[in-house]
Amino acid sequence: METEVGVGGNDEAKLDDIPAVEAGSPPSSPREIADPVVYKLVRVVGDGSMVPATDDEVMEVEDLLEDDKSEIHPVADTGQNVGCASNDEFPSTKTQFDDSEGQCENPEVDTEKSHTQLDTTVELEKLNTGIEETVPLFATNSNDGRIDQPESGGECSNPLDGPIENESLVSAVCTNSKPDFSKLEGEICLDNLSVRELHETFKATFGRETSVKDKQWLKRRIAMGLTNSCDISTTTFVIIDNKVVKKGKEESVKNVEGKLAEVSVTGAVNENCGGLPIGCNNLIENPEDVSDERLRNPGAEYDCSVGDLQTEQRSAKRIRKPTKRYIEELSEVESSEYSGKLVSSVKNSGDGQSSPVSHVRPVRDTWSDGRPVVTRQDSLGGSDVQVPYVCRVRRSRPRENFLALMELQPSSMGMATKLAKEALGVRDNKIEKKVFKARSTSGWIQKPPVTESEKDKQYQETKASELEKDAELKHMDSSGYYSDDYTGPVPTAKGGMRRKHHRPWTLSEVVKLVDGVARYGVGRWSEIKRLAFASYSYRTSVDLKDKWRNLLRASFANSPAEKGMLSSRKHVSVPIPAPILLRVRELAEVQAQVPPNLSSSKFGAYDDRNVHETRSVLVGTKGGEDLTSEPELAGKQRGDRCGEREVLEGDRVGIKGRGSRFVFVLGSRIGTQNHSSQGSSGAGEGFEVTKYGHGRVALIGFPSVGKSTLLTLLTGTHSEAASYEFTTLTCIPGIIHYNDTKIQLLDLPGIIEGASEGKGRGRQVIAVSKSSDIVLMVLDASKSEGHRQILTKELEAVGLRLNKRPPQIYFKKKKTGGISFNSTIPLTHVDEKLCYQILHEYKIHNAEVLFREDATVDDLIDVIEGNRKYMKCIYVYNKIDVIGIDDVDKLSRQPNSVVISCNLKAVVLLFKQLNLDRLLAKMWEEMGLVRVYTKPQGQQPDFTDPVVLSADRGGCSVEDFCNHIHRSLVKDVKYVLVWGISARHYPQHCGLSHVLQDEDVVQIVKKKEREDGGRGRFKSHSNAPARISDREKKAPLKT
DNA sequence: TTTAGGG
DNA sequence: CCCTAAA
Repeated sequence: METEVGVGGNDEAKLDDIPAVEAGSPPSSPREIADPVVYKLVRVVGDGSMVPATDDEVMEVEDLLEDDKSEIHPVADTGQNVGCASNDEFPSTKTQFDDSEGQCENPEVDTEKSHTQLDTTVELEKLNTGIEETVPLFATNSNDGRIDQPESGGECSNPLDGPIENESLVSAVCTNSKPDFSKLEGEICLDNLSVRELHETFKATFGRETSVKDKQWLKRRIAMGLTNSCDISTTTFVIIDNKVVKKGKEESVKNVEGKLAEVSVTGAVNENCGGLPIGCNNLIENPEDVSDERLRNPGAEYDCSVGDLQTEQRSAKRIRKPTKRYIEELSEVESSEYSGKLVSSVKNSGDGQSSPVSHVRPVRDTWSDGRPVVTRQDSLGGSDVQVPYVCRVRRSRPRENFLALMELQPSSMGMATKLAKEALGVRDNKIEKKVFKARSTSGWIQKPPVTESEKDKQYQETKASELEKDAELKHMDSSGYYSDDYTGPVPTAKGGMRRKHHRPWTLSEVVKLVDGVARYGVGRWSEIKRLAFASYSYRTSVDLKDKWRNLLRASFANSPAEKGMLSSRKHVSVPIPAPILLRVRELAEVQAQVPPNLSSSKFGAYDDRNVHETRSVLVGTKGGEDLTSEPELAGKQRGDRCGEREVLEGDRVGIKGRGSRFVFVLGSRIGTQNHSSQGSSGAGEGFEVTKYGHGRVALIGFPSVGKSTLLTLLTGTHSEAASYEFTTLTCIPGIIHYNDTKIQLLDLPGIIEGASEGKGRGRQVIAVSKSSDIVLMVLDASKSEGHRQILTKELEAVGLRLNKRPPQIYFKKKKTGGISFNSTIPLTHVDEKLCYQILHEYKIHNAEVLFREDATVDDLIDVIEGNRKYMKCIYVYNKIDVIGIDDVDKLSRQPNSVVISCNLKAVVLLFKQLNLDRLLAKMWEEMGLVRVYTKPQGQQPDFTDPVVLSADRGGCSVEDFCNHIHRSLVKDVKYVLVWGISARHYPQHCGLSHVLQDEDVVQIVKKKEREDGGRGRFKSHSNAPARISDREKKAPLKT
């Protein structure tokens, strides 16, 4: 025992490094088994320091703890077991175990106890943190079953150790108390409490309010809390003279604790005499009590199988996840007690044959573990029965073990068998060996099969109502767990039986969900669950799906409401912030998702053919518009998209940028082509962002490669989306001020493979890209080159040609004359025959084709289709900070490539380090903008506001320049004076056809004002050079 | 096993 | 939330 203390001390020392979490411990009587120690949940921050956990976190942790109970427990058990068997393998665990033993042996020694308790507390804290940290790990393990856990348990340094140790300690504590508890039997009666009382109790137990009205839930929570309090005293409970007393607390608390005591007692009973349980059963009259007991007992049972002390320790410990068996058993018990009728569980009873195990039942009840027990009214067999629902977090797990056990029939020693099964269930995948061992240890006897699965099944429904409580009690045990195995057969009844405990979605969860959807796509729930909800063990992929569905509904419900369309939708219990709903909606649009109900019901009145959803105000007329436009567009669309796609259209709202709004045309999900894009854009122009500035640059790339970050860095634009870190769903424009020009940078949604077929918002994205001057393809440097190729492919699929020049092929359709095929150079890729075939496919029978270069078939097709857009593209490799310098160098040497890093937040201010300046320079270079400064007569040139021309858009001639200023100007121009690169001498008299170059200064001389022109020339002659020099001094970069 | 839908 | 059919 001394040693134990020492161990505890060590642990404490460890903990000391970390800010203490303990708040303090309420006074306890000397004999108290578990000193109430108030602990606080903390979160371990990166640096190892701890910060108080938020409420949400607490909830989360609690959940985790629950899971721990179920999941970790087994581990701990294993560890202990192993330790017992093979000893030294798990030092820490073993030590703990010893401790517990010691305590058990010397319960009377107060001093030692206190030490132990203290240690326990400390460890508990540790445990909590550990749990948090190891959540992902656990989740992973849980998926696979518990096979891995033993291993983890073996590692001393492993975070799991903490939990294990804690458990052990707790167990030890509980063990000590065990003797005392035995006396408390029968005092528990949480059930009798009213909801209000339960609330109070809850508050007292957890220190916070709860809005849950469900009695069962409350009871369960409280019971659990108390159970934990035993271990992790959350509350101020004190065990005095064998009784658990909550200071100043109501009876209920006592009762609850009493239950706990009972539980432990039960465990003890089990250990001592398998047959005795009956007495226990009698004692436990309240179903809930039973359930509570169950919660604890699982562990106890398991322990029993392994070792007596361990068993009892366990019992106090924490709740385990219920296995199906437990659940059913539990349900049986409760149902029987409540209504005297059994629902699904009854099936078991069906086998009268199994009878031998009448005693077992109490045990089972006890075992039912801490799973949420909620009852609901079920009407089975025409009779209303309250059926307890139990959270079935891992109901499917136990199976194998079960089967193994199944073979062994419950005997008079039903308890033992049961225990064994439980153990199996708990351990799940653990080695059967252990189980058997345990069984042998406890002296369990295998008995011939009492129940036949099939029989049971049949029985279930029919007999459920018939069976009496007593019968249940008798048979329950044996049949009870069998029923689990037979889940299939008992579908309905079962379905009713289990229910996940109510866990309201928190905002953060919703955000995570939406984020996950944005990232991984709708429908990939398992992926989302795995990647984004790893820490939320209680949310299944189905849950995510359901929630998403609800979100969808909510989001679509609200908008219309705004419009005043359809008014009332149910009030959402937890209002979801508008931005999130907006996100949801956008995502839905992107994914072409339509809440089913909406399409049919909500908008049904609207029209049969189309469902329209609009966020914008325009909609009013929409109905009509759609009608008209539909036919034409439908044809168009049909080709590109299949069925259920919607087309977004912009109703250009804002003049500047981001005001894009969408008109969402939803197709009814199957069948008729119901999509139309409204007049605006043909197939695909989706994001209506007003052109602004002198050039337009589109950022494209896969999701989450840093496009938005880049936009932010370059433009200082912050999208509201940033607050949620959602993937960009719409086009977010930003303006770069560079070299006196404004360049519009468009942050587009990430496009994915298949974008060209309309996946995601691929089409819209690509359409916008087409309207840009150049494309910045943002790539993740740490990813394979494949991304670039995929993107390129996607763009090519829609007629975008990056960094290519149009093929030198002359192609002209003619009315007559057949096809003339000529080439100026030998062709290696195409021959005349092939050319004919191709043309034939396009139904072109009269044309002239002249190859000026050795073009490929693709080039020819490009020319024939004639709708190709040739764009410049800069490949921006982001996140270069995560790859080696060699790779960076390699990337940067590729043509049209720039490497940057948006992740180096520290260097945000240092543009150069991020290489953004190079990126901008490259952009500038590629865009080929021509700045032309104007110079009023007799004045200095205006170097602040250039006229920006672009060779790609409108050309760079003087005429274009004039048109930029004003259309009517061109007529009045007599000539212009030009200073700058394009001028051979200063100033140079130029006509309208003169091609200007960057940074030219132009003075326009109008026809009417010749004299002025002369003067101007004179003056400018003198002044211009100086100006030019000035201008050259200007800082090229403005951001 | 996972997902989509219905209840 | 639960359950089942379908993939």
